[in-house]
Amino acid sequence: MLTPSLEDYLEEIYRFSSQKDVVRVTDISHRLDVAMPSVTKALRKLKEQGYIAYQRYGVITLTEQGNLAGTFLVARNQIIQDFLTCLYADCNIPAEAEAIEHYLSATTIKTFRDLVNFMKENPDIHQKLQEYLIMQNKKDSAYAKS
Amino acid sequence: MLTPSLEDYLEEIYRFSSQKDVVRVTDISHRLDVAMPSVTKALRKLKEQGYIAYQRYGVITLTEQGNLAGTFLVARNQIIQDFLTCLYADCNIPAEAEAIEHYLSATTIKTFRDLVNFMKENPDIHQKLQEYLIMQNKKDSAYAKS
DNA sequence: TCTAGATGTTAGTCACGGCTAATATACAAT
DNA sequence: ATTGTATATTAGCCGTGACTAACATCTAGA
Repeated sequence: MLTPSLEDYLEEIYRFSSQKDVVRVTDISHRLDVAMPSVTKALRKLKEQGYIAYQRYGVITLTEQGNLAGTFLVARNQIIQDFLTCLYADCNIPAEAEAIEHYLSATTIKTFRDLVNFMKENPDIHQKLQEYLIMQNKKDSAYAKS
Repeated sequence: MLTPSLEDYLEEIYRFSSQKDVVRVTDISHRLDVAMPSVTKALRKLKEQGYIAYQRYGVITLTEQGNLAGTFLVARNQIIQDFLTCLYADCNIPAEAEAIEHYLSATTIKTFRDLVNFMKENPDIHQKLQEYLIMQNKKDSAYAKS
């Protein structure tokens, strides 16, 4: 099983694979804000575990296993971002999603997805919730100032 | 600032402090399912950072800072548990809360709290959501079987 | 009060996941 | 073809946070 850190690497490799024809170590390094040697180390581990194929100075390719896992990781991330958006979470949503995605169980992710769908199917309720949350946020910031 | 691991230790120390007159290393070790030396190490760090007072083989006492932090940690954990309960998350709720509590931003926690309150104030909506989620869970398990 | 068993600590190891400095390779431009 | 620059890797370090084995201390029972 992948560690949280390796999930991050694989997720970004998957994203780059979908967008560009060549995935570069520097790209990943910039995206994840780590030094290049950290990327190289991660690549070695992902290769050992069968998620990618690559050789020294060579191109990075996802295996079938890597593609499957990447698809899952990106989908999971999207569900969390949708969920936070749906709740009008007043935070950096992509950053928050990245931070928590590794720690949520599959059933909780499913619950998040279902909540989002529920709100889509019931825009009146969603609207009411939005009003409630905004009102609470105002209260909170009023207390914070006092 | 405390690491996730140290937050776990402090949270449990705080819980034991509220319930028993003496907090034991073995208690913490059992509760967090770690070996005793791990506890000792954590205690040293918590002491260095001013959260607890203790000496070799002595009693563990929370400082004022430790008490404040403990109160916060337990409250945060409770909010997450309430949130998951409110969404009928089909998982081990205490375990799930422990897993994610360290990674959620303050604003997201606040959003969770507000959602729970919203559902309390709107039991009809909560009821409707429950029905929806249960229906989805049935669908999912049906697909899983096929 | 002596001692056995429970409790706690120290010492030393390991994997993870960062980092820097030094080195190797690739590639484009002359 | 050579070389300079960008890119990538290796080597080695560090802190965290687990572990086991060995040792220290405490405490209750005889």
